[in-house]
Amino acid sequence: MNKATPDLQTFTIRDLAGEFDVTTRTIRFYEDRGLLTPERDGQRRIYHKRDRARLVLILRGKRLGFSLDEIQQLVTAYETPEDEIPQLEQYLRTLTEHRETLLQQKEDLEKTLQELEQAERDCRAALARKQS
Amino acid sequence: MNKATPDLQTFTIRDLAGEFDVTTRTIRFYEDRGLLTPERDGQRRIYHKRDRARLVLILRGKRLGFSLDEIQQLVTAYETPEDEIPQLEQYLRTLTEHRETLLQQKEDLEKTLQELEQAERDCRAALARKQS
DNA sequence: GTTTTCGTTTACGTTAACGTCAACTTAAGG
DNA sequence: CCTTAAGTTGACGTTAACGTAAACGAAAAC
Repeated sequence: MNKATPDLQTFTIRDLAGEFDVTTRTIRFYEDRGLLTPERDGQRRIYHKRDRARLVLILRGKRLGFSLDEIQQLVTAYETPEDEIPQLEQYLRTLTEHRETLLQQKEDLEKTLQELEQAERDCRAALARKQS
Repeated sequence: MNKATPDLQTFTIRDLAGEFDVTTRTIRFYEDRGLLTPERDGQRRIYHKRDRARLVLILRGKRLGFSLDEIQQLVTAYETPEDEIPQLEQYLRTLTEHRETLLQQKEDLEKTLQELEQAERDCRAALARKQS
């Protein structure tokens, strides 16, 4: 016999934790903060592909140094396409603001990368001299 | 009469705090953590251009989401060109590691920017429709 | 000269983002 | 059926990065 539900594409909390190398505590914490809202089977959490996709976005935001609050703003706005003009305008402002942060960050990133690469070259040169 | 010391290019803690929009507490905290080591005139701190330059690096690191410990590693290594082979090799490893983090970050950044811009377009389109 | 103002140290408070532990329920394996 | 493993909900602990407040010295302004 087959399983009762075919489970087209669902994940347990441990699946996601394993795949993305975070703890289950972390995933539950994100849920407390309203960043994830998995389905429930009784008490157990069931994650679908869209939950997984959200987690990807959250972790990407973290790697970029955003706080969970900021990630919250972006991710939820992403998925709830408000239909009223004032909300749309507010959303647009949020987006633009974040874009500017990211552009600043890109500048920082490129400067730092250049300096890092220069330092690497210097370091290799020093090593080469030393090892005569 | 001139000032006793011509003060070729020095700053008070408030100068720097003002220029970079951080609190004096923050600057002192960075000193506690060993990130800054300003000269002293009695008790007062005197910052020179190289201290300012370090602060610039620190703040850039922060905008990139690095912890003060990580910034510490990079910034100090930058300025203390160790001369022994093992240290040079260790330094090189640190540099390479950071470079990889930054490259990952650049990828994240570009993906996010693209998605943001797409969302902005969608949003503007929705607004245009609404305002018929 | 004295009253602000600026800077200092010391110390405790705070927030975000989890870690860790206990006590429990449910599911699964033997 | 019993044990073990996995998942759950609290609850308290922890660390980083400062904020905030008290108590003081020095110097600048009036």
